[in-house]
Amino acid sequence: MDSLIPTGQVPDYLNRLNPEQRDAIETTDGPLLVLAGAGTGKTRVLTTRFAHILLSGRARPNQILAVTFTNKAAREMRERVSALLGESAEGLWLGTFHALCARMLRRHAEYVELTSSFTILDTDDQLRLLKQLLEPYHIDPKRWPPQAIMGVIQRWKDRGLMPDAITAAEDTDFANGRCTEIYADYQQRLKQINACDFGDLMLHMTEILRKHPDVLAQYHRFFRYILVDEYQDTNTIQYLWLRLLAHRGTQRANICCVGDDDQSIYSWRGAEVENILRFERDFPGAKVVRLERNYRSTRQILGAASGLIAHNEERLGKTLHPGREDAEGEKVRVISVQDSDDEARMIGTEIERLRADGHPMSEIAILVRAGFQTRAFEERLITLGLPYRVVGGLRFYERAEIRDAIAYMRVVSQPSDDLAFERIINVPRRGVGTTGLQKMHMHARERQIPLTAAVLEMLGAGDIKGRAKEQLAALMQSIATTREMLGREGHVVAIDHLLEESGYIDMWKADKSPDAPGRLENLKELVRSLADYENLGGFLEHVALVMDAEDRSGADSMSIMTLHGAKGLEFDTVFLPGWEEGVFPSQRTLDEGGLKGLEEERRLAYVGITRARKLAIISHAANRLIYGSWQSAIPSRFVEELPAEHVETRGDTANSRRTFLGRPAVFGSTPFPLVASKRVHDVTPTPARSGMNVGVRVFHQKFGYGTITSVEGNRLEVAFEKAGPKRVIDTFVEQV
DNA sequence: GGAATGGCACTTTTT
DNA sequence: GTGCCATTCC
Repeated sequence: MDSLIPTGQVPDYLNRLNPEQRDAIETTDGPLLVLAGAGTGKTRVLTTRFAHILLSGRARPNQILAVTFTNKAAREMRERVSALLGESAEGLWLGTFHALCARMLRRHAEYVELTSSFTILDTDDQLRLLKQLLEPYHIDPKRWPPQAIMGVIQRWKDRGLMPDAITAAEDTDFANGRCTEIYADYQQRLKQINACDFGDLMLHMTEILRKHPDVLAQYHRFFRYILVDEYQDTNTIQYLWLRLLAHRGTQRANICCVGDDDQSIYSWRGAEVENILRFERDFPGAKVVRLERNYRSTRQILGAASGLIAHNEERLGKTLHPGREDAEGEKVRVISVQDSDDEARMIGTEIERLRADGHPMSEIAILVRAGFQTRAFEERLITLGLPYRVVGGLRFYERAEIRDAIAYMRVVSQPSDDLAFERIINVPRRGVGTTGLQKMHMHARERQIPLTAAVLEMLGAGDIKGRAKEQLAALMQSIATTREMLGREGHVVAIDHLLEESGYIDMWKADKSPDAPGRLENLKELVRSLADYENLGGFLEHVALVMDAEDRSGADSMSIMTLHGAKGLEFDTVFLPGWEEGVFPSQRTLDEGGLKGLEEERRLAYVGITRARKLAIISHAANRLIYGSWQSAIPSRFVEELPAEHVETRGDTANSRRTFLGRPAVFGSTPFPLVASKRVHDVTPTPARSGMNVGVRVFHQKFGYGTITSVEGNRLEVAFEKAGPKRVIDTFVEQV
């Protein structure tokens, strides 16, 4: 393992870095935390560090463990590492937490009573399994939705807690304190069907490393260096897993974690910001490198974002400086509009203008807080004929036909996969209903065999009658034939045969609905993609772990996505609509998460602004159509927190935060506690505008003409001729 | 066993 | 306003 770098020479890839980045890369040994602000070259540091460790002869490719959160990040890192090394980066221990754990767990599955061919369940399967098992509990699904119970279990798994570790105090809120029992049952069922959910991949593997020192020692010998991306997003179990692997007896832990506490936006799914805040205590002697030179955004954007995030208390502290001298840029625009339609219109117009000025559409994004907000913009962009795509909608592997087809494959590959079998047993219709299925379940339980075996036995004994008899026999036959074909003719041919023979393809061919042809097309694509894998097992592993199919719409279109979805991306121009109290920050987060929730929302706002390279346009509307009814809204507190010197305000000045503060909250039941203590008191109630009296005829931009029926300060109730009775703010109507 | 109707609830999302 | 569920009816 000699160094490939000539002595006394600084390799080219290091010369292209700034001093902090270089420090982060050349500090190869010992624990290192790289606090990388938005746009400071985080990925570059990670990938260069990876290459540097190899090229300087410190480790061989398979002695580095590199962990990411998303497949996308893993893919990107793999590509960039192989570009730096000038060779393909195959066979590396580089992947997502879950993919790496799955790979390890397949080797040691027997320690947790699984076989190495265990199935990885998706969210759908998990929920179905839980629902089945919930039946005897007689828990009212309205009061305790299975999803919520699943959530409780998942959070426990995120924290590394097995059923026996759950204390009574921990389990009181949900389902009358029976969640522990349910959790234990659920784990039992998973074992029976030889399956893991995503949480189990981490949980089981950590358990094995903890209980089997020989296994742990083996990985310690193996992994000399550990690299972790997005460390602020790790949950407790991921942290425990990393710590086990990193602490190699008396040797110093060569672990390098890269992250940004200001971009921690996933606490609601178990991420613990504390992990990054605690790093120096967890890994004594740790060095911390701050990357604060931002090469992405203008000085104005950085100023606005920094000013906003400074309102958070719990931070490691870090300030972004512009990395380029020339990057003054335009101030962040804050635009107030009357209502959500105006907002969509305004953004549409701005985008048309940008397009006319020759800006590429792919460099424009609209970033929203929640999925439901995308529709208004889609409609507007369709009207204007502007190309767009909604990122993060239904993904390929989430479509019903794809899941069905995969379920067929799973049954072939794993006869004990009851969940998959259940999904397909009556798709297409084979005359099996709830009662029939129940009988099969009973039989399977009595004989302690999988569902497929139970069906075979019942068919043999003549226990299945009517239409179902022949149809099920045919299904079992196609499955058996497919298994034979796998070895002989390869998995592509075999699966193609299965989908035809089982009647699944015919089902869609017979379907008259307009989306049926598209579904058939998707199925063809799926079968085609099988060829990319060596065998069926490899393919199934891929779909279980890599649920993101790559988006290959190459058209020059703009993006609409959630703020969460935009993390890690950048655009020249970013629109940030819906900055209103209740929407953003989300009322629910405030209700549930209090100050911590608010800080996370603020980080989300920070993530949003820092996505912009050249221009960020924030907007808020006074009236918003939510679930079919109009609600008035006050501008987000984040608007006010933006430092004035980096902001340019446009639009209706009456529609400022000040105008609204005397009024009660419109979202949820809780008033805004933080606002109340700080700011509400110094605002006098807005007096009514003169001339706004009952009986006066007025015009409203959105609702048209109407007559005032009541006046309360600046709030009017108006009977509109077309839109009916509405409550409006007086500044939004004109006397006619 | 399967379609039709009514009620409710409605962030964020990866693996 | 919409979509998902559960119940009901054929």
